[in-house]
Amino acid sequence: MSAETFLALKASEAVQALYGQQADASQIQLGPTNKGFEGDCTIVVFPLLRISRKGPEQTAGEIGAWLQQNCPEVGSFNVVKGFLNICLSGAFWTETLQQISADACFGKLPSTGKTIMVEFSSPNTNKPLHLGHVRNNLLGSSVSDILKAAGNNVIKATLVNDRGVHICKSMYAWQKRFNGATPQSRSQKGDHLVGDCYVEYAKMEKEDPSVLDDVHKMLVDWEQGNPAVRSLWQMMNQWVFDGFEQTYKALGISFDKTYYESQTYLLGKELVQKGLDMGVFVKDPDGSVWCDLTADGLDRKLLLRSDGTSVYITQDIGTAERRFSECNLDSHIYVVGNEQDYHFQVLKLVLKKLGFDWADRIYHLSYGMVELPEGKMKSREGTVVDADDLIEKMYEEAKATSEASGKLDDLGAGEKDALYHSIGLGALKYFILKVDPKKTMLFDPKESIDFNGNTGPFIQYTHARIKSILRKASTKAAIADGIALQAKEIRLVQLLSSYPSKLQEAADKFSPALLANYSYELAKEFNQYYHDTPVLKEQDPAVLSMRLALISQVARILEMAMGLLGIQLPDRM
RNA sequence: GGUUCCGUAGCUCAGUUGGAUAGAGCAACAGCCUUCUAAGCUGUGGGUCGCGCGUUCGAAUCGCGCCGGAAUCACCA
Repeated sequence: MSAETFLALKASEAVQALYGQQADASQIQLGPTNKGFEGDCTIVVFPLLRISRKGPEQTAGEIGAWLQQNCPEVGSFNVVKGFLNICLSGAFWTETLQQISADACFGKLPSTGKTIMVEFSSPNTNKPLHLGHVRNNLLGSSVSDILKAAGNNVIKATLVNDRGVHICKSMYAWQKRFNGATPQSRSQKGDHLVGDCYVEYAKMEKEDPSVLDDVHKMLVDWEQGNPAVRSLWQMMNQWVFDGFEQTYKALGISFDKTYYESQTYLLGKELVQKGLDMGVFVKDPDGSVWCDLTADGLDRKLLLRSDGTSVYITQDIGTAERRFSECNLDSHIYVVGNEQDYHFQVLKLVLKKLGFDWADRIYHLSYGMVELPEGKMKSREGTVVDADDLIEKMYEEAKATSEASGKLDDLGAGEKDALYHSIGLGALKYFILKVDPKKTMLFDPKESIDFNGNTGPFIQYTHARIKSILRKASTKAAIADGIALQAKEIRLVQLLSSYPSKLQEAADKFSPALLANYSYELAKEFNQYYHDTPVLKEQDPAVLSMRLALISQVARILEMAMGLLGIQLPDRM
């Protein structure tokens, strides 16, 4: 149990005993004590004044005295205005560390029994992945892992946008201008080749806008199953899939289920018909079907075109229904950029109008765009940061830094390679995930690649330092009863004990950033401790054992928290 | 124009359901490696928390109004 939880309970008892009235949880405000004040935890007593009917100092003093008298865990206390600062006893912290150490499941929350689908990535197959997709992938993957650690059954899903006019554009350009080029013939990743086709098409259309008519004809041919168009489509899509596969592998991303839009784009039509029958949708004279959302403060939304074909949202209605019924979902999270906020608002309302009780259990994890110093990334203007290039660049940077340090010269080539990869990727993943998902973030290619300060490699390095000590130690880690902890050690234990509640919060808010910042705080705290407390030099064997146990727990929690961000912590670097 | 989101140090970002003196990193400057890994540690400077009003014991946090920025409002996806 964390110190906060423990004291909240005890404070509640104190209020009951002293003032004869129950204080509910919201009235017990607890937090770590601010810098400059003595104490491990602080209880803010202002909300309790209504119950005590006394001044803040007096109330705080009374509660403090009661706690000290009735709880052996409370060592001492002091009162500053309405703030009751409490120092817990040494034994409390020793026991807390013992419990964490002994609990093999520490950091994993009990099962909720719920099944959650997380859809993310969902790329178009006409161009390679860029930095924006990287944020999406990392968020989706990390949120999935966090929800899993928080006791949920998680299904990672992606919906590949493999059909439509965009891929036809790439196909058209390939036919006209690429002379049968293949990824093999050009020694190029397939997604990059298809991306080049797409760029080439943009030029063609600029030269002669009438090519768009040919592209539309191609799309119609595709829909009608024209064998030549279909086989070209299949070939080029496969190139892209192979390319994506490599990028996903490099990023450490995988999916439990892959849906293809070419197989789902007809879904949802029956549901639209059902809505018409129910009278919640309307059909216009030209045959198009609409949902009127003006009463909800939105516009009218088209659900079926006048020619009876479906639009983007039609299939989302269909796939959502299918997923909830087939996978027995408790909730469904869509990791999609905030440019689609409106779309998901509409989707939810439409599903509600259709009477689905699970409509309230779909959640749009709306994340902000990644911008460059010159503004938004635009494929047409060539201002995108390519995912593969970026991963490569991070690797090179990690290699250069590692080689300059010369600490790893005894490692084999394969080991070094894997290490550079995990450091480079650690830097990239941390850089992206440490930012609150919903905020727009800036990526400056010149300055964002940094391995010092609040970065992934900083935390990886901290972990490597701990492992190095543990390798050299000849004593066994153990925590003797009654052994005293220093102030900095107490602070570390306090941070460790708060990990489960951090994880819970990250799961509730779908925010890997909370775990990133937690990890940084813990690593920073450890580095300060490391700097002025030599572990291996300790003469007292009991203290030495305790310190080894403490730092191995720090390493363990860092590894867990960073693992949920998809970041590996090497033993050496 | 309507709706939604955002505005914290020169830059990138934290800041708990409202709490004490608003914090980190980068960049700048000054220190610390015969001592467990210097990808580290310590120190200095840097702020009208966009502006104003309100709510209250107390506001970066909540409400209203402005200013500035972004997204969106397609028979595109």
